[in-house]
Amino acid sequence: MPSITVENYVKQIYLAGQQQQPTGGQVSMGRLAAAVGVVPGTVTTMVKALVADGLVDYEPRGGVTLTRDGERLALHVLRRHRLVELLLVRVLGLDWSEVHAEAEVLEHAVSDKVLERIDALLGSPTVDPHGDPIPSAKGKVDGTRRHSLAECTVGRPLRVARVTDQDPAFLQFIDRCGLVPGAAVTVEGRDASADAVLVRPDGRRAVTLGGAAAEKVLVEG
Amino acid sequence: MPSITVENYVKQIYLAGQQQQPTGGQVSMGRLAAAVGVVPGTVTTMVKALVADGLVDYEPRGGVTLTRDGERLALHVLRRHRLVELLLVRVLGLDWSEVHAEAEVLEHAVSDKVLERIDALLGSPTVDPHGDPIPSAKGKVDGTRRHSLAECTVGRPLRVARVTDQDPAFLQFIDRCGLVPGAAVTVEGRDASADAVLVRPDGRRAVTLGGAAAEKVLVEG
DNA sequence: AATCCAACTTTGATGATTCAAAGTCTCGGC
DNA sequence: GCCGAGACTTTGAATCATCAAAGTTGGATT
Repeated sequence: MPSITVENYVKQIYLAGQQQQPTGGQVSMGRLAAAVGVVPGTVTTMVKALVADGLVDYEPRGGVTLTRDGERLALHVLRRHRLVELLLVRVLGLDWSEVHAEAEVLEHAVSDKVLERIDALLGSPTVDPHGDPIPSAKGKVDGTRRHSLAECTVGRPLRVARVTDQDPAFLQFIDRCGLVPGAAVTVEGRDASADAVLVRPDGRRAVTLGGAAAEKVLVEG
Repeated sequence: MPSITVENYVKQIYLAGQQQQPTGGQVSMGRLAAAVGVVPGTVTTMVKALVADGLVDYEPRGGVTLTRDGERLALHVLRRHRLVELLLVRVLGLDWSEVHAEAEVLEHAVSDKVLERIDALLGSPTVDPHGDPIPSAKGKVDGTRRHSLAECTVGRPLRVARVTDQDPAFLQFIDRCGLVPGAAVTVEGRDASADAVLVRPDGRRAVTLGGAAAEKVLVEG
């Protein structure tokens, strides 16, 4: 069985590879070190172990990419993480802003049997409380690319699909604004010079978001 | 924070101390090694670390006893273990015979916040699916000593209170007999020479249990 | 082409946990 | 009082994951 450490490295490689589409999925050692929270030297060491386990391909001074096995493991960890988050919100009543940290630990402690019970109890959901897609048991993920509030059409009724930041303070702010996944919104205006976006959640006070915040709120519709 | 290893040692010291009332709660190194599943030498090493952490008192070639802090930690781990077991049975629908192994891992991954949500969801239960008492958040446990089927009164209507073995095969057997916690039973007879106890679960076929099995089923009433 | 810098790798060391095997103690029997 | 057996401790070594700090490298800058 992969250790908790290995699961975390593989998960972070996957997530980092998702964010930066530019490079061919190759994740730099520095980026990975930051994501995992260790010094770069540690990553060099660990990556060699991951190569030996057949989970990643590694090009010295280039970066790492997941092998098929590595990606399968990453998606399995992510499935556990996201189903656990949803369980914590829907069944145990935790706030969506706090479940990420809890799931970060629980994702390494949930067996396949328990995982599939959670999935069944929740009705095989496709997204977690943040709108992040839940990989299927077979390792398929919804790879839909969505526009953020920073780049979507102005004036058209949209729906918040996903919030791509796990910081509890940010999520609570999003909550207060009424920009949670599922909420109807319209972008009323955008000011490039001011790096600002004026957003109106349906039936709520309009909010001005800076570009960085707007980019974290993905919409559909 | 105590490591998973430390939590396990402390838990096992507590459990071993419960079983053998004889010694003044002092658990031998060999017993602890067997309980934790390591060689004796490892226990000697680890116990020294536990002493340094103020969790146990250790008398070389005598044994270990938990300090107040050690007992508090042990009860906290046990609370997590038992509440998780009950959650797995009542909410996720797992079989009581399989939840022990799952809880063995999850008990180290559940935060206090999640734990108290589980407790609330289940209505602050006092026993887990095996009838083992759940320590309170403040570290109090029901210390009631119960008689087993091997020693209780013959011919009197009783109720199964607890099954003190976590082996799935044994628990499934108990299940098939109808001797699960809560079930009404009567001991119809006992044959000391044959080391056998004849037990009749209410409205079921009578079963003959050997002494070792009978000792694992505790009753009340 | 010479140099510099940031990113990366290497090296040496540490802490936690474990085992195997060798050494030591203690208690019961003689 | 001596001796052996079993229980316990010690010793030496291994594994995993990590860090600090020193050494490389490759491409960008001049």
